[in-house]
Amino acid sequence: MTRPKRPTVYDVAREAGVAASTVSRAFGNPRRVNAATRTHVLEVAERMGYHPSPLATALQSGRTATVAMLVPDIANPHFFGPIRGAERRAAAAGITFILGFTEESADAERDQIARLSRSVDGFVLASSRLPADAAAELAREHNLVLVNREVEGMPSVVVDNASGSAQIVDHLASLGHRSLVYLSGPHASWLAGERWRALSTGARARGMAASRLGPFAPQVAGGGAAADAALVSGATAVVAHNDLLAIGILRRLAERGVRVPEQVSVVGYDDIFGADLCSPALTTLAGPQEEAGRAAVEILLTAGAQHASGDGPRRLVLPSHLVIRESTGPAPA
Amino acid sequence: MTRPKRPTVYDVAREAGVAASTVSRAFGNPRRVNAATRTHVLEVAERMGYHPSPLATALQSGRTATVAMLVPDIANPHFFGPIRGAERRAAAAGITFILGFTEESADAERDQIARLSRSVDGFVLASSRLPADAAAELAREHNLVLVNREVEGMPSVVVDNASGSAQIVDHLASLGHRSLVYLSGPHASWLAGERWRALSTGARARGMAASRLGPFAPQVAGGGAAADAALVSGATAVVAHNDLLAIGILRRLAERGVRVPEQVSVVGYDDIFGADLCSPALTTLAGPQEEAGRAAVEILLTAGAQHASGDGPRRLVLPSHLVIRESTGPAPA
DNA sequence: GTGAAAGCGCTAACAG
DNA sequence: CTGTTAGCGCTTTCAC
Repeated sequence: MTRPKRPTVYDVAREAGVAASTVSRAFGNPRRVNAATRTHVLEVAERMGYHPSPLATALQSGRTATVAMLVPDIANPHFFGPIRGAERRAAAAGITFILGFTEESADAERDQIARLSRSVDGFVLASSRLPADAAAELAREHNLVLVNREVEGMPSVVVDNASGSAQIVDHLASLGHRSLVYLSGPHASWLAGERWRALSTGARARGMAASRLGPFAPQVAGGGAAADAALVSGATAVVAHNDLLAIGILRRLAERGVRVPEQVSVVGYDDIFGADLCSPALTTLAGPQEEAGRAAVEILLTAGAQHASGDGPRRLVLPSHLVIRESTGPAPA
Repeated sequence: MTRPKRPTVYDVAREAGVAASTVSRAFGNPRRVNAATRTHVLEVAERMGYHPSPLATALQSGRTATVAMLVPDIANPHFFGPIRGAERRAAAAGITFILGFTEESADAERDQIARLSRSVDGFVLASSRLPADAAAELAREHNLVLVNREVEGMPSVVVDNASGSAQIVDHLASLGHRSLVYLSGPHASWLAGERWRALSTGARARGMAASRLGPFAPQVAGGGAAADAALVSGATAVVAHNDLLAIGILRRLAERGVRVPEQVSVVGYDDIFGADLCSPALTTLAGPQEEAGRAAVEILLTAGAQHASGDGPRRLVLPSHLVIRESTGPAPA
């Protein structure tokens, strides 16, 4: 591997018979250069194989043309959508995309932000585990956009959990269920709180009993304990914090000889890859997760304009819809 | 969001009563500074909240402390392992991790490499779609390490497909199958070639008939056409290019009322998330994918030492093993 | 519209 | 072991 010496603005300037600053403008400020000059400079640059150094540009201008996305755990297929959407949007804008995993830890999140802050223009925080005050604090010094998390004063894009949870309750009620139990995710999870709130509100409105158990690890492995606890509760419908947990519950139920949906109905959140593979196929709340990642980067890229407009931070709520498969059915008589 | 002015080497130098270069050394070349001086400088820096600018360091030194990983498609859970392993290894070394998706296109791969080459110290190419000569060509100017791909003269780490494919043939033979069909992945896929070679060699050694069909899209959606083609072939065992395709095949077979494994046995590759969820659960070749990603970054980070040692590029082959689930059974009588 | 000059924050010789 | 001196490649005033 040998790195050939690359041409600089000066090389191009000399060759094109202009000043280095003109070359710079030709690339970065097209309108501040005579069109003809610009074309000529670009031709020469092309011929010489010149490409601006992102590093030097960033050092001088302060703009890095890079965004970072921080995700709790890549092993959860749920994050595919947001990651992919964010990467695509960044790539489309010629923006470099940095990905970091935080292992479900708020500290790791903080560390990564600190470490990367000089190298990026902003961060997309997916399902951030940061406490609201810590997030708001960080938002003062960094450009942050939240995905599937909301914090007062910060821009965010979420898939609608309130309406989604209401859809779940409606579905269950229409099947004759009189009680449900929510098997909750981590305490630090904002989503868990949101979901429970909407679920219990909706249940009350329909005269259903609702209880919350947990926290459980939001992974397939967490399903054992969750299923056992759910059975004890006596509820005929269980709503799991996410599909991973729901799949784990399905397994445990099968092991214990409990039939789904005849004896118990099971619902998940996210509609991850695999939700329609398991048996019975999982009823779950789906949403435009890829779009959420895309929109987050979009907001990041237009952050300057937003601030200027004085509208306050943007908050996007994307519509969700319940996908009904085989894991939900009429309440047992 | 406001970026407070950050202290520079000069600020720290003044405060600590040393030269800027000493501050620089205290951080970058610990051994070239008196231990006491270093401690003092570090203390002052700490107190002032100084952190070196990665950009400036990179611009001056040429070392970016960043690696990029390029992956064909994030929608394929197979890549979770390598991505996660690579990210973790990078994070452990304090290296920034850039992730890019290439949408299964060799051109996109080339473009990304060109675009990022100034910003990173090297690339990990997962299941690269580049033709061997193009890859070798690029390797002359860039620091590249391949994952699940081998090219003469380039460092690589692969999960053992030869032995793995032999394990598959053995398993099938032991169940009494006399014929198998390989449902191949994309023509540009090196793995597809490797797998077919090993499969056909193994089959010949055992007196089994083996044929290859395809290419098929290595996704669940590709399973329809693949299953139909397999059925026509008359083989009692089908080996799919990867688990995604295998899962698609399982579905199509179920739709057509073909019982697995009673009438046909199905085997996949990769043991992705979901392989044990589907029904019947999939028999598939598993390997330490996360370790592969980890090792690739490891090689990248020690590339300098490797070159110096004159051993030639490192080639790691990680052991694979067949996970037998429910999709394979005795050949029909 | 274009050029000259002054750095962005850091490291790498080269002296001492 | 430490200080001095030049830049890395680019953008950005400020003149013209």
